[in-house]
Amino acid sequence: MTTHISDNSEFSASVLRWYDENARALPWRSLPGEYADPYHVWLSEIMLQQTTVVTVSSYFKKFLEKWPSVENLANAPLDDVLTAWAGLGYYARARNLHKCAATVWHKYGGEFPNSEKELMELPGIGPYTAAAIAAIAFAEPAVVIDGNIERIISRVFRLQEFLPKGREVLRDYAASVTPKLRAGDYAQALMDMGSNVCRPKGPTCELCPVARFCMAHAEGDETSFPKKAPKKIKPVKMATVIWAENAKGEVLMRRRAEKGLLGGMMEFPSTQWDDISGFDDNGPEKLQALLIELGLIDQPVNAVSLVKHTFTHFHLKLQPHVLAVEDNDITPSNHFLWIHPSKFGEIALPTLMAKVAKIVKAEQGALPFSQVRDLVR
DNA sequence: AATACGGGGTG
DNA sequence: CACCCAGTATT
Repeated sequence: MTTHISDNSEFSASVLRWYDENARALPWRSLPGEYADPYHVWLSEIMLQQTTVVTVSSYFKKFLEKWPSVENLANAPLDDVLTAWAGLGYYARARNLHKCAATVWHKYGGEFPNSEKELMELPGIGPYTAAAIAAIAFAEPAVVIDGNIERIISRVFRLQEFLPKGREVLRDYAASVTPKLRAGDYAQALMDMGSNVCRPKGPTCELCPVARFCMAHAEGDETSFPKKAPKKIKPVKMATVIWAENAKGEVLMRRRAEKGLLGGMMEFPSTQWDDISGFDDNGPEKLQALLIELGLIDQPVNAVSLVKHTFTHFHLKLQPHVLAVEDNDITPSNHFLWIHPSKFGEIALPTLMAKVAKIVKAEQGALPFSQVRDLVR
């Protein structure tokens, strides 16, 4: 590939010099020029998928403390992994993490494979993560492309193609400037540059080691790149959710289906999440149907404030109703459980449900209710 | 090729 | 409130 950069090694050399002086110390990162533990690299890369460094740090430390090796993680109960993952989002990652650990332990004797090809075959590892692990943990000259690198390369070459359609062209450009040596440091350097220098809005080009190679900078239209297809509008959904508390102060919860949204996580029972785009109503009769289904009829019910939450592809409004349960026929199982709020830190409680708990705590303080998980704020 | 899949930070 | 983030799996 011929580009406007006459000597491609000058580009990567500038990036690596910048990294040697500016590399951030991160819990999973080795010193520049050294290679980190593949288990640490893998764990951090899975957590970092679509997730910021700030958010990941504490989770990474917690996981490593709880499961110091891939063997420990492979032999942990899935529910423990989901519990530890609670709040991080994209829970399929946690399920695949567990599956991947088991594969590495049973098929590879606890040692991660070092080739992109073999890494790609593992659950939860796609093109980006395979390249990142190969480069960062195994010194392979892989072409690593994440959102940051996509943005930098788009700007440096003033890529006219819209993404993700133009990703093949982008890959060629990225490959043309990726070094054979220190590919791991190079990738991490670009990612640091992406978050600190070549930012989506307000890039600080005066701090950029490759500004002199950057065509968009020359034109002064950095923020016009990368060009992306417009997003679709998110529909609005609504449902009623119940906080049913018994005499012991325990609350009725159920486990969601293994697959799909919030798969395998715990929730407060709710009616269907109906699309209310275009109108603004939530059939009150559905609450009665839910209470009948659970055998909780004729109990006093109090509504608290509406909980709003936005997922990747829709907005959700949840209307909690609080009820005191004197007596019931619900048998605890893996599906239905009575859980005291003081135990919420020990279950797989997604943030949406933590928000529900927080509202109830704030507005129904008279109920015996100790504390909600830290992440609720 | 398009869609499903969380949650938090930012302007 | 829209956009972005160390993307992957499924359809």
